[in-house]
Amino acid sequence: MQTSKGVEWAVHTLLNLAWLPDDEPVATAQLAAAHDMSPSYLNKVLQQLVRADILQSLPGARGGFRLARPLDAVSMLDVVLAVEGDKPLFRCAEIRQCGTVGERVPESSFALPCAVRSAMGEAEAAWRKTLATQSLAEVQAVALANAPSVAQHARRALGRT
Amino acid sequence: MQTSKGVEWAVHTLLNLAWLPDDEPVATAQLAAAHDMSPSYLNKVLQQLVRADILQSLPGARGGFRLARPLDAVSMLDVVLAVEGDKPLFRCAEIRQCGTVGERVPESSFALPCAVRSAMGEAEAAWRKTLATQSLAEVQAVALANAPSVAQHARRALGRT
DNA sequence: GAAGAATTACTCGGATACTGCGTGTCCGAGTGTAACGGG
DNA sequence: CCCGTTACACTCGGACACGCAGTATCCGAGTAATTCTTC
Repeated sequence: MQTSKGVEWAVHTLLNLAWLPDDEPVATAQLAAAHDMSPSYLNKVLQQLVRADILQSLPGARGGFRLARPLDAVSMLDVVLAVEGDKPLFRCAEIRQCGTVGERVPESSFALPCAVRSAMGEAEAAWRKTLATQSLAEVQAVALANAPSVAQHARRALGRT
Repeated sequence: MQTSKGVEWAVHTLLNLAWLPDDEPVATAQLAAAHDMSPSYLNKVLQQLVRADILQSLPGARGGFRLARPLDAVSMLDVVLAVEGDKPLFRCAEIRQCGTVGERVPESSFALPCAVRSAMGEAEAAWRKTLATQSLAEVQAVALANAPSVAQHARRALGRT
């Protein structure tokens, strides 16, 4: 059970866009070249960010993608959910109700939620809460503190000297 | 990104074994029939629990599986890691270092950990901590409180009236 | 009747296919740009 | 010189293949119980 590559690609691409001084759109090819990713597949990921109103797409010549809102208005959870979908980490198939054919199990036994599901859900809630608390702007600030030259490199990689 | 079916199967099977009054081993076929799961595939899952010292396997006639230790000594995290493996939720391919060919990026820029990875890791730590805190015995207690007849049903499903 | 050995039946364990999703690629629709011609 | 028109080049967007991990299955090695034979 692991996140898809798209999550990592999405976050880094959003950060790259944030380093730029202006709001000019950047084409997929440029964004992909910055980290040696597949342009076609990156495009698919970016489209999911557009549907989540995190990115904005500009068609036509000199088009591309740009941030739809500032990074302090985007949480890590937003990105993960946009790329991975909103499915829960733990999938409960309610197997506790299976295999009871002809057992005369009263309906009331399943009125309350599955204890396993509850326990897993609690952990997932903690995960989501931590992700929701951290905005991309904070991540950006940490990255800048760790390597002050990252902004310059991003601008160069995107052709904005 | 979701857990495999094996996690749900494993937890419910462990609970079923815990409802039994004695420590007699139970065959895979019986355990699988309790929740309409594939016996062959369940066997694979149970083997992973054996390697994690959660279950104990008894070969030969009248053999099967039984708990290797009481459920209060098994955390939810133990089960998840045993079935899913210890890989991190967020996979960081260090793409921040890619695409910098001929860019003369100093090594020091990558000395500190990736900010994205740190943020994701923090959320994952919260998830793991919550899972590690909850023992299977607690989950069992909740299940019993929700549906007091669950123990009886489990014993019947496993052929132990 | 008791002990021991051969047989049998049942179990786990790993090696072997199948399926669905993540991954990767391609081409068409649409749009902004730029060139071009006319007034 | 300015404006409208036309053609073009570039972009996103979705439809189309590929590969791998999760899923499912089967068969063989090994062991405990059972049965039969012998003392």
